[in-house]
Amino acid sequence: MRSDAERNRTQILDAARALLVDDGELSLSKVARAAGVGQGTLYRHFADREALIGAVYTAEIDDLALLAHQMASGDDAVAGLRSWLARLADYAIVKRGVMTAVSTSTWTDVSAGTRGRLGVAVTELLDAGQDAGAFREDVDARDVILMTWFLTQVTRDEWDQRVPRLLDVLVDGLRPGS
Amino acid sequence: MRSDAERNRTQILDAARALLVDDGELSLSKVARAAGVGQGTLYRHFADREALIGAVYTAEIDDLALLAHQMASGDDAVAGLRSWLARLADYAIVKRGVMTAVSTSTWTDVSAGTRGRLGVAVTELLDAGQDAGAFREDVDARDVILMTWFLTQVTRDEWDQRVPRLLDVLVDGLRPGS
DNA sequence: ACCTGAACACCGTTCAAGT
DNA sequence: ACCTGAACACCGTTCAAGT
Repeated sequence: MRSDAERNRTQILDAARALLVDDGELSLSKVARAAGVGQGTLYRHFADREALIGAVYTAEIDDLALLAHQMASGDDAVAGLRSWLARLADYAIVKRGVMTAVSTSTWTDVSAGTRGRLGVAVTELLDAGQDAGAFREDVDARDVILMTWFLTQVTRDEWDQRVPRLLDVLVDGLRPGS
Repeated sequence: MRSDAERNRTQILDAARALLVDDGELSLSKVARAAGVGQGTLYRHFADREALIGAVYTAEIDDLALLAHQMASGDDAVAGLRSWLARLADYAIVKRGVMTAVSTSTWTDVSAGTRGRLGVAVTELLDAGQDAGAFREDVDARDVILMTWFLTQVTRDEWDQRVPRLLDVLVDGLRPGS
């Protein structure tokens, strides 16, 4: 990688991160402009918007994967999943767009059923709970992530009042039988 | 309402409906073009995209509100909500964009807590269940709708395999105590 | 009253030409 | 090998001018 390419890449990522934080939207033109880079350069580094968002949130994805992995070896899978979801929610409120990255890193190719880094870690966490009889046997990692998609619709002012309750509803729903 | 205005309105709605069904997206320019109408005319009839989507799905919203009302007077609130959610899901897979209309018709103004037609009906259904001790006391209509947002992320090929299970997870999660 | 369509300020994406 | 920026085909929104 040439040094100018390296520099451009990080400038693009910084610009994208900044725009995501305070705009919530991600105009690729704006990113290129803010990064001081030609339009084509952006496309050379990132195939599409999803790839860019994914790259912006690598650190967060790694955090979440590590945490899921740790929770999988704890003795209370339900509490583990609940904590993990709380962390996910923390990211979701601050880092807008992170759900896209989380989603693709869980199930990279839906039709093929291909799991990404995060998918493997969440599966681990879920499996641990299922072995202990704490979760229904028929749910998978993508189910869990799908059910967290409501986070993208919750507004800031109702967040504290709603999100903890809804995460409880979700975790309760994942429990077996009844 | 002048007769040409009336005709334009229905042509816009027809065009929008058609585009939503087979594109899934709703370009306002395309709508105007397909309706054979000037750009300004579209804006005269519908303030913004949300208003247009809402108008397209009035019939569906009415159906859902009526059904919720009927279910509210049934004797099994849990089964009632489950059926209602199944109907919602049916709309969500065919009529893309309907979740937007459902959402705004449930909670028209989040910060003010203003409920729309559908909000009233779903509240009724929820209240009936809460009185019977079938649902947690602390959830409201917006909670339920928020939790159904995952429907917008499910692809067609995984739909049958995933959605029924996820609706069960949701309904289970809404039950009290545990 | 209502409609039209040009005008404005934006997009995403591509690709020849440059270094 | 990588970058630039013009070019293309689109957007959403507004508003003078028309009927």
